[in-house]
Amino acid sequence: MHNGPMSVVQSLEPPVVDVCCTPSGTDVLDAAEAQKRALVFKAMGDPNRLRLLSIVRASAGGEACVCDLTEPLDLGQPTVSHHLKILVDAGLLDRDKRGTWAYYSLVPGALDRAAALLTAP
Amino acid sequence: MHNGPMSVVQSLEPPVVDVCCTPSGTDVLDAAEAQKRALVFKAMGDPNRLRLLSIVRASAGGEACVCDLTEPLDLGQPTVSHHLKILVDAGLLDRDKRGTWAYYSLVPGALDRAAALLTAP
DNA sequence: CGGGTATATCGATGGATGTCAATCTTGATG
DNA sequence: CATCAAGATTGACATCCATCGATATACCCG
Repeated sequence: MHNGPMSVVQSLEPPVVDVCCTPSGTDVLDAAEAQKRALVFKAMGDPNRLRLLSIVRASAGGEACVCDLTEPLDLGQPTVSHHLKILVDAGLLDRDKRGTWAYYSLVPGALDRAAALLTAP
Repeated sequence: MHNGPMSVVQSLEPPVVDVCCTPSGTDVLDAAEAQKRALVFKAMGDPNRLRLLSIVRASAGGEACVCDLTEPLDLGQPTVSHHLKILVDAGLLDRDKRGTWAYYSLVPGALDRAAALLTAP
């Protein structure tokens, strides 16, 4: 076991106050919530997926079909479909299949909500 | 090859206007910038690392040492050190070694800058 | 109905990643 | 100096993940 820097043992330049380093459970992320949030950030933790989001956002009408996303990323169509699915599962993209084509668009406010997870606890 | 939904071939309910689905290179993330940003989000794409950030932020004095982070995460000390290194490399945490202990703190503004990457292109 | 096209899904594969046990490094203590 | 503690590093290992080729699924058109 260990007794941390708040202990008097081995006190060179210890915490100024006694309660220095105890997180004192204010609002620490519990494991479940952390898992949920990690899913969103993990979805954005891939360069190609970030570019997908960027292209969709920059597209006229706010939507783009897979055929328009495959070429600029220099990836195979199955790979692009795979990335899109991850972004949809993360709640960042919406999928709308019209006829043969599938149109992807940003979920309104999703990116802002993700950003809010960082600025506000 | 393919010719996309803007082509007249197979036009069932095609894009309303001709230039519908061309991203028309407004401000699409280039590969290099995407890679850089992905690094930050990948660092946040792990539940334990999100909890580390949360605990550090909630700690008195805005800093916490490894010994205070190992227990609440129920992870081995080497694993926690590993995660902390990733967060430092991503520019999210600062490391300050004082004596035997290493104190980690949020890099001021880092989370806000990361959030800004999402709201503003 | 048969051919063609856009997308999704499946299976495989190489590389990245999270975790631990063991060890190394460094600083404090007696 | 010898010892001990905190933390970093290393090596190993299992798992996950990005990617591709092949195939399946809709859907449209003639």
